Amino acid sequence: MARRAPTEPRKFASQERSRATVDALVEATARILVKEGFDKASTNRIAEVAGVSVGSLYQYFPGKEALVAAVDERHKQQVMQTVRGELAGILDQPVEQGVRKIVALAVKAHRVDPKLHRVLAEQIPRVGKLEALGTFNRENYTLFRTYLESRQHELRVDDLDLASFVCVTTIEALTHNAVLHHPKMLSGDMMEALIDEAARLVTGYLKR
Amino acid sequence: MARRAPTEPRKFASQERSRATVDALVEATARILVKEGFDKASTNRIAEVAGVSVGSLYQYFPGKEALVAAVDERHKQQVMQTVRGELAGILDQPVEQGVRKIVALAVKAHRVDPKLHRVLAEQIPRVGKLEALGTFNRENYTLFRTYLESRQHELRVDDLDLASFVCVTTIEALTHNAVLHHPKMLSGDMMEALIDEAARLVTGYLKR
Amino acid sequence: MARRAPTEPRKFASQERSRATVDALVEATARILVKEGFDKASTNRIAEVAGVSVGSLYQYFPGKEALVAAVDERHKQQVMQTVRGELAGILDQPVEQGVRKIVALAVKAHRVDPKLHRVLAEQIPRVGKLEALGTFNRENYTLFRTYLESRQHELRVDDLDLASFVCVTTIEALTHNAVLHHPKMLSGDMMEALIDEAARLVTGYLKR
Amino acid sequence: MARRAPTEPRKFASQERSRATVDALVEATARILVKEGFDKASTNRIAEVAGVSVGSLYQYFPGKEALVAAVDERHKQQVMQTVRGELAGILDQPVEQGVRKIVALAVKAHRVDPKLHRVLAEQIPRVGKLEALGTFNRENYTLFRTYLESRQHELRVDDLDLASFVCVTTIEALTHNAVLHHPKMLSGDMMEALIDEAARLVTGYLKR
DNA sequence: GATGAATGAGCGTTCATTCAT
DNA sequence: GATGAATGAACGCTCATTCAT
Repeated sequence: MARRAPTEPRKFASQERSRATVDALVEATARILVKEGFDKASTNRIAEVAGVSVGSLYQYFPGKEALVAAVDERHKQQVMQTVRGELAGILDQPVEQGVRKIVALAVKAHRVDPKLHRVLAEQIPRVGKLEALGTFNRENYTLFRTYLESRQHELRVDDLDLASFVCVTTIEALTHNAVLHHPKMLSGDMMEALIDEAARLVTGYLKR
Repeated sequence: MARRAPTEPRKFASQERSRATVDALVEATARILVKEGFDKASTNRIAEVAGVSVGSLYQYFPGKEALVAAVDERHKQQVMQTVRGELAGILDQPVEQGVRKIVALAVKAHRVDPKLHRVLAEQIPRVGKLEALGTFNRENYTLFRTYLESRQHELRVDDLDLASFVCVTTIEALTHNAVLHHPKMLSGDMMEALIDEAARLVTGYLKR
Repeated sequence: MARRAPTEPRKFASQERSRATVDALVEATARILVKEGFDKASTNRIAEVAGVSVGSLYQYFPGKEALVAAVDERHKQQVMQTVRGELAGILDQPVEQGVRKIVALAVKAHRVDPKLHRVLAEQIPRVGKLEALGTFNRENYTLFRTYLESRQHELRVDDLDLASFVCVTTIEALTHNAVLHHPKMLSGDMMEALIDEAARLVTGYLKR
Repeated sequence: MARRAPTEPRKFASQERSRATVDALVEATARILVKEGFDKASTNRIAEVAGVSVGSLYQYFPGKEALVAAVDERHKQQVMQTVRGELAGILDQPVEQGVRKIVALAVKAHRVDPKLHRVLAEQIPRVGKLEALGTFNRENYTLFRTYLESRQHELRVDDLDLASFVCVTTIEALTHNAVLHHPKMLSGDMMEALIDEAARLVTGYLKR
């Protein structure tokens, strides 16, 4: 039943076009979010900035919320790309060094697109489809738990779920707060100091 | 209901009335925020629930943001009332016991009006006059720093600003996260476990 | 508790203002309906023609449908005003004359605002709140049934409900059709002829 | 599925395909009209349900109105097929029996696809190209007039145009109203009663 | 002071129609 | 012919704010 066409050119062209439109919309949303804030991110504005008609916006996204969710998702992916790569080399390091690197990595993660991260964290109302958006980052939690498992012999804690919750929450809060609300902490020696403190905090808690 | 003796100045009655109106408006805003969410908290609706005309609302508040800020302020006052009172008895306790009580107090603080706390934390866009709303709680920070000063002989840390930042951020994040996103943690033994962990985390970091 | 004010001027003025706005909106809707059709009767357009803001429109009407329903209601009232007055003098007339006058009255009723009547009949989708709009006219039915009751001794029919249904439907259809789709029938002798025919049709059916 | 002998012209296949597409579109329109109403019958939706692209829709129909008109036309054809067949056997019957059968036939006609009939009657705005859609059914009128001509010797009426108008309008209105708004009338004895009444009404009017 | 009717910019969304592929 | 992505005018509606009374 399949019609043979030369390397399916029609569909491909079409797919490319669609993809470009979707990307432009997500990108436009992110830009408006960063430059003008959530309030200004109206569907018409987003479409305009994306160089696309509102109609097309609704062809690909059921509404404004879906666009913001897509931006959040894209941002998370970008961050996780950084994290996952570097984390590989940390997995077999002892807690002392490993935790420090994880903290440093968390700082790095918060610097991927700090302005966007901030808007996402502070301006998006957790309502409707966006309700679950900012909730506890499950992947971070899982990754960290995996690390703890491989280092269990070094640890004084037995409830790894609880320990992961404590550590991930702590590291996330410290780096988030430092990057977003105390940027001066992140320059020069201060950054090293903060990382040291956070690492010591967590290491002391974990190590036997 | 008899007319008051002319001794009682009109101005007072008027002041009382103003105060009542303001209170009714703040209370109405808080109720709507909790029951229906930020989206539904329109000025007209707030005035209606407060039993007051929109016009009067604008007599006492420059706009919607001011009302939400007032709700936030009132909530913070209520929390700090709890905190300040209990904190007095903690100030002269050694770190080991003191920190544990502070953590427990933080949990208690998050339970003053958790629904309102949640709406304030998750639905209010940090924009315009509300931008500073969710920022680092200065008073908590100051109080904690004072405690550290009085206990400095027990501590291994010298930079009390940095240590306060680390501790307050950590305690706040853990209790906030637990209350808002892991409510099961806050019931029965789990709560004790969490408090123990958090206290150990912080104590281990601080103590010599 | 009631504040005494000189003949309640505030409330009255306010009531008058509201009433004027409501009237202007209904009138504007009717005018647009007649001159441009249902499709053009958008809420913004209606408000504009009424010399009022859209906001005010929504202060008084929950939506477009309610406005059309109000126009329909107003039209029905105007028609029934004509009908009820003249019908009084017919009630005690024998079927022969009575029915003829009722038919003539039906023609008159269809001429109250034929253009509006037509739009209401032909362009308003019977959907949502407007679903019941054009349904069988209960008052006409009741009035006619009352007439039949008072003339029962002259009639060959016993089921007055059925007879009323038959007669009202017939008279309504004939006059409606004639006025709206065969206007030439309604000028000069033709009108008399039609009325004669309709009257004879119904009389023959009813009379013993 | 083997390729046809070249005898069969391509053009025919093409014509067949066109015809199938047109049918699918009209059928899809009818189905949506019945199941979801006129409001939901957007061109995109129609094309989707028909399994055809919007572009193809516009290849065969100049616009949405044309589709609805085609549905109406098809429905009318289906009804008239029923009517014409049965009417043949009535033509030479005396008024007494003939009219009764015509009324019964009108009821039957209204039951061909009552849901579609209803949507067509109540939801389609008589505007633009659809303006003439609900107008007086000329064919019914002609057919009935023909019948009257052949029975003229039995009749007391001379103006057969006028009489046809009166009768067709009456029968149409009664059956339409009964089917659409008083469905209980159309079940069991009630239906017979209604047909009797309508037949008597019209016969009494016509017969010498 | 208090009232609440009025405002109108601007929002999210739909859909008949077009046209490059 | 067929496709379906793209268009954009226009719709119904909301709500923070104003101001005549």
